[in-house]
Amino acid sequence: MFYSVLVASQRYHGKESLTYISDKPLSIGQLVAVPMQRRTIMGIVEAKTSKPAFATKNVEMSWDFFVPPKSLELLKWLTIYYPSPLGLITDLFTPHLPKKVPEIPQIPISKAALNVPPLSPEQRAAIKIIESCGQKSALLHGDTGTGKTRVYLELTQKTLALGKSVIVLTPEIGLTEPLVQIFQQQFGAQVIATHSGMTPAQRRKAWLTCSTDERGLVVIGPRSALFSPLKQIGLIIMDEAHDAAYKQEQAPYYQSSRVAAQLAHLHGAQLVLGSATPSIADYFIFTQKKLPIIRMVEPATGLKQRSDIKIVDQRGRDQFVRSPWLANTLIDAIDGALKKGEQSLLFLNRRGSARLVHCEQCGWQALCLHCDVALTYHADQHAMRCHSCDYSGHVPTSCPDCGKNGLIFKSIGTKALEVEINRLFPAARASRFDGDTHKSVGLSSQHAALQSGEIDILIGTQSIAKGFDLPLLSVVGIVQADSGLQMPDYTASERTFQLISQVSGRISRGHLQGKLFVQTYEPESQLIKLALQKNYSGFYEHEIKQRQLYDFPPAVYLLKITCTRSSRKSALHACNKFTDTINGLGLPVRVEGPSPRFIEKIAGKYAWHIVVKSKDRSHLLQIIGNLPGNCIYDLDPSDLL
DNA sequence: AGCACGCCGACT
DNA sequence: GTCGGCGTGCTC
Repeated sequence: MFYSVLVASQRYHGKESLTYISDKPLSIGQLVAVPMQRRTIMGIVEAKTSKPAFATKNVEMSWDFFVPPKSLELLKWLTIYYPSPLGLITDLFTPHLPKKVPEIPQIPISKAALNVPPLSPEQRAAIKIIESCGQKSALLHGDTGTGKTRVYLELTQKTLALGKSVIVLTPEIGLTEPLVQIFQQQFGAQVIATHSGMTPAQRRKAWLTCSTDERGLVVIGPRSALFSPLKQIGLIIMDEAHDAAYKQEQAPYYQSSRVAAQLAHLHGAQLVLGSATPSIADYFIFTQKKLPIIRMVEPATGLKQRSDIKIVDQRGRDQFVRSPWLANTLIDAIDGALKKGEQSLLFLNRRGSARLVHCEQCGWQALCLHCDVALTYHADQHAMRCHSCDYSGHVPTSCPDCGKNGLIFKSIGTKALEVEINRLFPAARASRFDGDTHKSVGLSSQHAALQSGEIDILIGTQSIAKGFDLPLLSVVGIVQADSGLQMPDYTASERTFQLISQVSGRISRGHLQGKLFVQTYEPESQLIKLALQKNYSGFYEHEIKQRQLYDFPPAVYLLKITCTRSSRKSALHACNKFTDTINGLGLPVRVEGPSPRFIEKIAGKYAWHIVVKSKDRSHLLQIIGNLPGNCIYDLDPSDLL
């Protein structure tokens, strides 16, 4: 008997499923092991077929485990919506190849321990709206501390009662564990985690638990949790739905919210996006489609923390006598916290450590005339350049705004800041906490040290802005609040707004009366003010106009095509060839670039890209269909860096 | 992806 | 001449 099999392999870049022969009858969705290019890989039976013209290899093994029909439908949808090599898409849906036949895990029947706080009126109202809109998606726009998690628990409870499963998405692994614990307290062993930090055996066990379950489960994890083999899903929750980590940055480049929406649609399930600062694109879609946007502003605990916010003007250099990076008042506050045994947190935008052109005296920054995006500094040519449209210009000798000679080309990084802290506070226990340390070192050990107060001063990027509670926290400093704004990308404002909102939320959720210091070269910046006032709609109204004016999403769809070659010349040449191909199709699209990638040279290779803009996403799909197989493209990219 | 094959420019 | 970058096609 012949079967077409979807092969799960990073190595298989074909577009079609492959045909194998089997002496045992197989069913659609069944997991099999098949040989390909002298390896054994995992596959999913797609269909029974007739004998092909070419020679076929044997199915080596089959298991009585199945990818459910709805997941197969999602797989098919992905191949069309986010065209990518079939092997990579299939790989999302399959467990790793086991060495021996795995046992079916038994889930103990567990009773729910209902020791949650009562619902606040606002939470109750939110649940009522979400329930009343049936299968429509809902956007839960709730400020930090308003108890969105409590709403998730309630909705989960009701879904489980119907015998259906729930998927709870978190942006990253580090945020998965705390949420798993909260849900396990409530729903016991019905709650399972799945993420790439688990061992292959653990992940396989989670997969099998999902695929054999009949009663309904709660699966919690990052974006990959969407591909759990659950037969019947009633609810999908996306926590911190605005987070950039929901975009997969390797092939297949998918946006989790789109996949989640499609999965919910296939199951007739409901999708709930939760965020204090919804993404511009999500907010736009919900407004357009008239879907419910539920606002929550009341602190769930009833305690209103007054936070003390100080904006420090970084242009006033007399404020920076003791350190070029930390204001005198901030240093005093950290010192005060140290003496009381309280913690301080210094927040730095990693993405801001770029080479950009700005004036230390007045805060002026070089922006592209066409894209309104920050220009980057190229030392080799002493030129400033736009990474979006490749405009390039001479660096002025003095600031065009204030006329002084204060132009600088970079900002501080976390390492340098740690050195600075050790110099200023030699007796304090300082610790750096950024994306990298966080992944390699076990998060929990650092976590424990933080919460027990073994660390006095915490220095970090994005990752410390979200999640866990710090009971001893009393001082928060944003070292350069506008640094994210300087990123040469159209999402710079949005990400900065989210970050400042998050960091300031950090202090207001604290247990101590906290002080927040916001250092910036642009103390007048409307965006920083809006973020500190939690004025989301003010920000949204402004930003959506900008996007429409400069032709960025959600006003248009984007396709980013990257060419990586061993010389700048050949990378540019390849880009130009693609531009010609695209223009030759005669579609109503705009091709921008070629321009160098933000980090142009990586591992000795030069990367350039072109960006295609269109009002119609199908035009971009058509372009992808006409591109040669060997180029890298990202449809709906989350940035243009 | 990796590996085959074939093409074309740039060096001893 | 031929060496190597790179485009193209293939994987059952």
